[in-house]
Amino acid sequence: MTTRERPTLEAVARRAGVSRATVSRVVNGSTTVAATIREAVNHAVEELGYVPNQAARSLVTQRTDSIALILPETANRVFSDDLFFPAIIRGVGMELEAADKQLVLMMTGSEAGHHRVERYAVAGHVDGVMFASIHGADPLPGALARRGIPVICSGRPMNAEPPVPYVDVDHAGGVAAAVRHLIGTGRQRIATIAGPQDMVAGVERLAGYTDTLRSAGLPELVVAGDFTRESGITGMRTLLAQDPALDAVFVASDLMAHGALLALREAGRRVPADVAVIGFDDFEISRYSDPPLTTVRQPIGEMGRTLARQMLRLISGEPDVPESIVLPTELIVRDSA
Amino acid sequence: MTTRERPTLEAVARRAGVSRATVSRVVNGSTTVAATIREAVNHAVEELGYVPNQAARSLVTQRTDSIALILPETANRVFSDDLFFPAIIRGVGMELEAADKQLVLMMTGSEAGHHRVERYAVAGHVDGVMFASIHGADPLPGALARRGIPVICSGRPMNAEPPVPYVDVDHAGGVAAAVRHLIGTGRQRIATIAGPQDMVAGVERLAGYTDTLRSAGLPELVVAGDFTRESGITGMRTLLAQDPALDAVFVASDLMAHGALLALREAGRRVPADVAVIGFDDFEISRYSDPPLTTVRQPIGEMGRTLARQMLRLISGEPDVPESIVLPTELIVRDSA
DNA sequence: CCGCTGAACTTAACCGGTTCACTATACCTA
DNA sequence: TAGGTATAGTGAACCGGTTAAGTTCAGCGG
Repeated sequence: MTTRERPTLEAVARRAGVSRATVSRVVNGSTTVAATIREAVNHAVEELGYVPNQAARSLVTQRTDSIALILPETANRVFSDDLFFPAIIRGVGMELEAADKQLVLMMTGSEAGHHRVERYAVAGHVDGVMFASIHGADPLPGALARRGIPVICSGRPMNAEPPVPYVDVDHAGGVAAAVRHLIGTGRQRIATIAGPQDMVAGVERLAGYTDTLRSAGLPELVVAGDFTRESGITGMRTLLAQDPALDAVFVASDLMAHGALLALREAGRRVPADVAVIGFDDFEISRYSDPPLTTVRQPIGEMGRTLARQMLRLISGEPDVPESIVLPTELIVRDSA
Repeated sequence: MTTRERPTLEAVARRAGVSRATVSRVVNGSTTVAATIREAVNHAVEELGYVPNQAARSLVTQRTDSIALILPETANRVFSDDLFFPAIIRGVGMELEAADKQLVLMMTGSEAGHHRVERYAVAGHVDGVMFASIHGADPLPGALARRGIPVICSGRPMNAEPPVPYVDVDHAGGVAAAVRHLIGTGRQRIATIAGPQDMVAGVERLAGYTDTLRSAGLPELVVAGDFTRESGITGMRTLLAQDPALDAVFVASDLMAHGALLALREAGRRVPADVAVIGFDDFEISRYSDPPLTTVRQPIGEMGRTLARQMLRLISGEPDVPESIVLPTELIVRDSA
């Protein structure tokens, strides 16, 4: 173990023949330092390979320049097959990197995960906490906000004690466009495979479906899924059993839609001739499914970026941070509908 | 902003009528504290909602209890479509969570990413650094190791100045099993779509293919890909152009294999009747491809867990940490070969 | 020529914990 | 009962930075 002694401010100061304070000011880019001295200090820093100790700095500045992103326990399941979280992470990561902040990823595992996250944040290890996809009425965002920690959610929290700012996409609008597209192409018996109803995304996509069909005076047929491919397969089978004559289905996630396509093929239905299918997400895989999937694109990466930008604003104490942002969705028409 | 004042050790000490030192010992679970006092202190901690300041603690303990996982710049591309990194992250996350360590995710973006990571680690923000998938002769692991920072790589680094410990899978062995399976089922003209040759995974999988074919006295046909689905499509087209009579192909990643299946269908070839296909990874999607993909399973999650476990050992200063671990791969036979 | 102003730097007080050296109290033995 | 020894708790130094307050000194107007 090459435990090289890390040089301290003190060492640099001695080397450069000045005081700690001066070195500190040079390192932090202060203006009130004579050019010659600044030169000497920088030289000493270079020679010794000095890097400021983050803990010491944080202790006095009360900032850590790192920000947490919380993935709910379901992320474990979802991670194995879903591209939502990776895309969020990527978007957040890019934005934070540009701002020279560090991303700290936390998963609220089964156990005392919630408590751990709270302790961690309260311990001042991060300057703020972002939530990627809230499950039901998670009390954590509210709890942290109450502690005075900047918090922002991706996906509207179902009910937060002190309302926390969030970034979300226009679920209902996207779904409405999708269902109207189905109606516009002559479909009459439009079913849906809904997402989990303890998540706002699940609730709102279902609401978009219900509202649009209702105002068109068409019958509704709903089965519940959990966003996984497997639940898409079983959901589609159930729907076909309940209404063998259905001619379209809106599926609340691309993964479930992929499952639905498999179930439809298994049942001998042609897509889109017999049954039209529209998904939601626009994952890469949907471009390559058979047939290529018509779907509602939600800008996940942009969501991540926005999430991070909002957080940066909150942290910098900007006054007029909008308390919520809703990004648009877009219907991507391919071959399945 | 509810910037609630966070209570300090001092506050708790006053409340409990003892000294800071005593509170510190109670909080850290020392044995030499009388039960009654411990009780009183815990009560005060509870009442005030005290959580130790991490920066202050780190400053003196020289530990942060968090560990970095570095995703190379390619992760950006890969993230959009690949499940390798998510699976690694998940495995690492679970193991670290169990050890009560925090996972800090860093992406070495295009720009000065490398330098940033180095600064970050040297600044003592993390106790160790794990690399998820090394690209070529990345100098960073070696540089950090030289600084005395615990480092471990997933995937054998191609050449690290001070050799750094790593965790990898038995690429060559898995590929050999796959190719032998093809040979054993009577295939004679076995091509391959290789991975990028600046990654050990790409190199070793190709070596496994070459060695096995050579010792069987069969002809080789190689085309290069970059692990993406798109490169699988174009790779397969190229192979078919070069040898229309080929009867099998080993594809160095599942995503590329998926692309290959699409290209084969496009060319009117039946799988496996005309051409047998074997992939590498065993992503979830391969169970649902058409036909379901025979592939070499690499235990990605286990790799992440092992990576984390090794790191924890390094950090704890355990003496006999094996400098490298190679996990087994396994041929999963489905319908495509 | 003197006092004033401001620039440039130093001194020293913190930030909030941990831990070593030390003291005080209780217990035990001779 | 005195002296020795655990045992429990206190005081203070220290970790490595930042920054407010203080010092020094050159320049300048009156």
